[in-house]
Amino acid sequence: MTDTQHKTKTRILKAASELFLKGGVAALSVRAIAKRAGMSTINIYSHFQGKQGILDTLYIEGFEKVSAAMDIDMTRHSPREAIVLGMKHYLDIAEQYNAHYRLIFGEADPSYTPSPDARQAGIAAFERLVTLTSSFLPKDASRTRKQEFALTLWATLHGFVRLHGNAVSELVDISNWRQMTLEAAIRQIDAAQAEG
Amino acid sequence: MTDTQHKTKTRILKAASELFLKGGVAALSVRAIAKRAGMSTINIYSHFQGKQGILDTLYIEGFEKVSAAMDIDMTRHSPREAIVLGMKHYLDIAEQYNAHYRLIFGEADPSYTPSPDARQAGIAAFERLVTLTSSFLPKDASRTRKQEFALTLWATLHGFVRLHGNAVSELVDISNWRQMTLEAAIRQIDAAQAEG
DNA sequence: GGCTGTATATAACACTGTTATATTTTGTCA
DNA sequence: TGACAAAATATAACAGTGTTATATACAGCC
Repeated sequence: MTDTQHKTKTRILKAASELFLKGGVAALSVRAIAKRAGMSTINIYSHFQGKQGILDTLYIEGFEKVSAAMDIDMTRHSPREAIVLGMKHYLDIAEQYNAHYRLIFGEADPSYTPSPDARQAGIAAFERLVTLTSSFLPKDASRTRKQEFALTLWATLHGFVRLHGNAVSELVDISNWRQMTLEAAIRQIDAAQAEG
Repeated sequence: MTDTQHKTKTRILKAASELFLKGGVAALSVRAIAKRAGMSTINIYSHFQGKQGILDTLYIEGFEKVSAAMDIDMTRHSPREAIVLGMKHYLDIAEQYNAHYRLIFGEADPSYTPSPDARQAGIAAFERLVTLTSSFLPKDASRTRKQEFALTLWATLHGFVRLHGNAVSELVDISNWRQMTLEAAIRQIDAAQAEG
């Protein structure tokens, strides 16, 4: 890729990100992106693979942020502390990058399907979570057990994050959603500990 | 509403439901609905409020199915058994009416926002869940406590349902997703019981 | 039978994603 | 340095979308 090609890609991605962070997927038309990037729509197709390529790039970005949330210094924290810290980072990401978060959980164009590369990013984020959480389990825990544990924590966190975006959260006088989320996840950790 | 008006509404809704159950929101264009109903698109606007009205109707249907899942005969089951049965029904609904389920959790047109009536249906479903689950708590449990408990169970179930639709579920060799989901929710019930 | 109101059909609008065609720019070679 | 080819980019057009303006058909009432 030449330097000018790289420059054009960067301009397009910058324009797409700005529109996306401000207005979510609804703000992401190829005409709006091209206009903001100061070029014509054909560039979205020659530098990315059209709308699909833009969404894939943002989807991967979303999962990269989720993966980064799991990067905890294990030398400075106990396994349990590391997991709790990772979960706090996850909730931070879900809030600060809500547009990305909604995209990775399917709240985008109904015709969008993540590409193999994009799906791989999701798998990598999950593997990262398995690594973080399995340090808490017994050394001889099976691969399946580790994956189930990681899944349980992720499901718990995501469930609360998503319901927070629902009408239900207005009805419920819960002023500390974040604490409730972490407590529910910690109950799963405690249950795993009690189990051996 | 006259009888012929009612007939036209029914034809439109039947056509929309058939397309929706088969192809989800992506299959729901006003032209496709009108064609399948054997009429022109203007009827979508005069009998419903256009695309918004169609999505609102299906959204409400989705939450009505979720509410129906919580209808458990409390005279034939202990509180705990009733909750577990309600959760099983919920997972059934999520699977059998996946298109409705995705719609109520935002996986639709990015420009769609549920109307006040539609949001009310979500609130009613949640109230139904609070009623079901609060029978398990101590009689003097606060309103907030009851809502938190109901939310915890719902978040746990939804988290697993949503992650099952992700690439992660292909990576993870989990042949019994449903059991894992129920066990995670039961841990939350057990923790509530242990707490008093 | 005529008139009014309602229901429905048709045509048109503006926006969308995408591509065919045209134009401009860049790089290479003699 | 000019010519040529390739690449990059711009423009125009296509088909589909949601929505509405206008036209037509139908129903009800006097």
